[in-house]
Amino acid sequence: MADLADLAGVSKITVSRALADSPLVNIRTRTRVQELAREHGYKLNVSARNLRLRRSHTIAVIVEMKPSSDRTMWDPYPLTLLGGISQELTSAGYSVLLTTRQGSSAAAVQAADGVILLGQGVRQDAVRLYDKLGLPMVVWGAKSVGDSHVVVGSDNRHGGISVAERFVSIGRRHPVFIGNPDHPEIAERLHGFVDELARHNVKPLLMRRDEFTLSSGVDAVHSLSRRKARFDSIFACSDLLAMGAIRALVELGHQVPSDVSVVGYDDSPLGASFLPPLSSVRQNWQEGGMLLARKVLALVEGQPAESEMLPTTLVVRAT
Amino acid sequence: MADLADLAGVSKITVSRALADSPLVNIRTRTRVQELAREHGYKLNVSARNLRLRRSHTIAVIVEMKPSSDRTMWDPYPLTLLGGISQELTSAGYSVLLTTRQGSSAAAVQAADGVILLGQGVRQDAVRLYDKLGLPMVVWGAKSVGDSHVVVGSDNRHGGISVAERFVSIGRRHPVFIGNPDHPEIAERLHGFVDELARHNVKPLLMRRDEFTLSSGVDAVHSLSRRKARFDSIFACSDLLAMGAIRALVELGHQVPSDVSVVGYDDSPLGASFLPPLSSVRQNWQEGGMLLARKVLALVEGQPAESEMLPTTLVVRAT
DNA sequence: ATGAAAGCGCTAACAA
DNA sequence: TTGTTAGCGCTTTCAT
Repeated sequence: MADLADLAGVSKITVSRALADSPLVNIRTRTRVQELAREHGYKLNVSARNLRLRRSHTIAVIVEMKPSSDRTMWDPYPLTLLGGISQELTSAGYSVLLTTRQGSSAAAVQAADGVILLGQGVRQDAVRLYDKLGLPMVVWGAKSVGDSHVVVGSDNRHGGISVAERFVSIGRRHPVFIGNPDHPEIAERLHGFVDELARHNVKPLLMRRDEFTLSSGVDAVHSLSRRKARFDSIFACSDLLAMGAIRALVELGHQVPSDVSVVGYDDSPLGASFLPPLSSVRQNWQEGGMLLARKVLALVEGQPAESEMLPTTLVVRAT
Repeated sequence: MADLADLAGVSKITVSRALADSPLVNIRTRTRVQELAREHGYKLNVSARNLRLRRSHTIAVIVEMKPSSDRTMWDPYPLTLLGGISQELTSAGYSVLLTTRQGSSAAAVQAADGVILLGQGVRQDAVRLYDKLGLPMVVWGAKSVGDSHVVVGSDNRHGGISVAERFVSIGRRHPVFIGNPDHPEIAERLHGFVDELARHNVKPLLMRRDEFTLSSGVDAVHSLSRRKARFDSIFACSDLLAMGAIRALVELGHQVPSDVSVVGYDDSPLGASFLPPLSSVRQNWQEGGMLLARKVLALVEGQPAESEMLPTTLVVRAT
């Protein structure tokens, strides 16, 4: 910058101001300096600026990457979240520092202006851990009572309700829920489902399955059949589970959807091109990511931010 | 740090050294300072350190995120790459700055010590663009002749060869290749496939399909059938394509694998739990990510680094 | 409209 | 083994 100042015959500070497009600087000097900078390939030293401004213009995104075969954030659809976050932060002039939970103790995370915590697992411990950083933080997941953090998530409860409504409206009386309610988000879906059904005096069967895989869905249905359970509809907590369930149903000679209706979750492209095309609850991950980003930025700038749930929609296809 | 120095009754530099665990500092002073730092919640100012050291300890990972429905890096499997990169960089004390191609002009990217370019598309333009940053750079993809960059990728050519070998060994004489050879990586697979088949006087049919989707696979087979092409084996460039092809084959009354053998690519969990379980070429993304990371770090430290191709394995299942 | 001085928090080089 | 000095490259405050 000093060199540039010499070249332009002005002082360092004028260069600084010119590059920041400050109206304090005469328009002609400004453009001249900017051109000079371009010509000479001048690169602003970000560290120096950050030191001076005491701001890193960086948001740390912490991904809970469990080693288990549980649904992790490296799964396909949640990653659209990252896309949304990245898009929004970038266009606001912030960068995304990506970390896993393991590496998050690194110095660079403390340097961030804010934190976005992405994790669907048992959340409270992670939240407490990062709270200690004392940075503005926004969490993706389900809002639990007495939790003072800003949480963004999709309206899982409403997702469950909408499936219950659908089942009731097509005359189903013996629904099954497949999933792992240890995840707060899944628990919400279950609660919505159960509560809405209860209003119609229907009580669903809970098939607890920890993994979100195809074979887990197959297994759940086999298990239902083995114990001769009576059921006419299945709400599975992921499209993969739902597809597994359908496969098992077909193997066992059931018709989908005439004998048994099946609804999945996530509305993945895969489910949509499944045979038969899967009915599923859609959540808008991209939008969720953008919202997360906007909320941290608000907090970073000292503005208030509220928790917010994104709407979910039941997409009815052939199952 | 100055405060800490006062507290400990030493100078700033001693604190600096103590926190860096320098053997120059007496072990007792060292531990005392470290404890004081912990107690008082001292946080190193990363920007200041970066400014002083002229190093950001950050590697920018640039993801080519095309708006098209082409295979993008936000697809499930390539993301395991990110996992590998992140793991390796983190444990080396580096952070990952995640950017998409759009946002990559941001100041923060220039501040990185090195760049990892992740993109499967038409690569040369992207490479040229980031070359201008003058930073150590490593590219994921296929090595093309006359390209002086460090490229890490999986041995796509060998992947193609191994499928050809398999087809020949089980007596197939009329193979089909489904995929988009505009991607350098796919082109490599095709070349390996064609060359190896040629050694056995077999010439495959190329079914060019731009999208890597299930329906694209369905469509390719329908098209083959419509034009009454003769074929007894299919090498599809992704598991999704392969699954679509199988679905279409079954619909058309063909038996898999007795009438037609099908091999996919990526060995995705989904393919493995497909019915019938899909044969597929496995590439080790995780390992690839780690390798990419190690190569940039080498370059950053001024050591030489060579391009490297990771081995691929044909996993034979039921198709 | 421009500039001079000061300092953000850290560490490398050179003393002591 | 510890400390002093200097300076990384930038921007804010206060002149001019």
